[in-house]
Amino acid sequence: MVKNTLMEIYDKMSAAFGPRHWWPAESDFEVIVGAILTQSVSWKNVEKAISNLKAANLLSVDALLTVDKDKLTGLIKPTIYYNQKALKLKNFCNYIKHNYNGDIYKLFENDIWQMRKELLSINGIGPETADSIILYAAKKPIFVVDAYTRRIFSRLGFFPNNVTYQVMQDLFMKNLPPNVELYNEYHGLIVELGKAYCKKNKPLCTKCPINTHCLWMTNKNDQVNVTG
DNA sequence: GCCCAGGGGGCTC
DNA sequence: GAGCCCCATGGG
Repeated sequence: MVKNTLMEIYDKMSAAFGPRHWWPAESDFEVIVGAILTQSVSWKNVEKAISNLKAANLLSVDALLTVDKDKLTGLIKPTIYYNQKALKLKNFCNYIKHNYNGDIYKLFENDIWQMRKELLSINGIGPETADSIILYAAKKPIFVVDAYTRRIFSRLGFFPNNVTYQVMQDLFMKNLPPNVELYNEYHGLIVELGKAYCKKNKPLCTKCPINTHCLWMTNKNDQVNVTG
């Protein structure tokens, strides 16, 4: 039964890593900025950028809207793609300014799927970023899927490696209760497990706390080979 | 020098 | 809707 298996995996990861208590940020707005900056970048790089923005007192909708674009790109340089991301930050702030008078909490008053629809309409915000904002900033129960989720759970045999985002998200949301704390921890634990034991192009490690659930993986393309 | 890290947009067919 | 390229730093 998928439901039980998902909870067993959760319990094992939780026992191995302890509570994650994501997202590491001082404010909900900082969560949003981090969600945009972390796209395809390790969190370490994002920390530097956030720290730069904080020092420049730019962690607000109005500040990000008025700051010179070149200055902004300079501050977020550690996060790669800084030109694109500077625009993305401004796009988001622009949307909030014009539709919610600059108040992100007015956006949060929408129901989950309406909020998701609006976020996805903003250039620079895709499924993972939107869902991270909804779960970790708005604190509403939506399951965040990422590259680690795909890699780990395809290796576990839940779905093929080329599965879509939506199919993955549906699996978790149909089999887990809509609980913000649970979704928060589950995604955080997946990332932790992924970083420690499920690297790209490398087989799952025997020390992995959920290896009893694993189908063994041997070749470079993350294809799953069943060995029992 | 090489690979990769908590994606998304835009284009092609 | 899948497949591909672009973006372009910093650490191991």
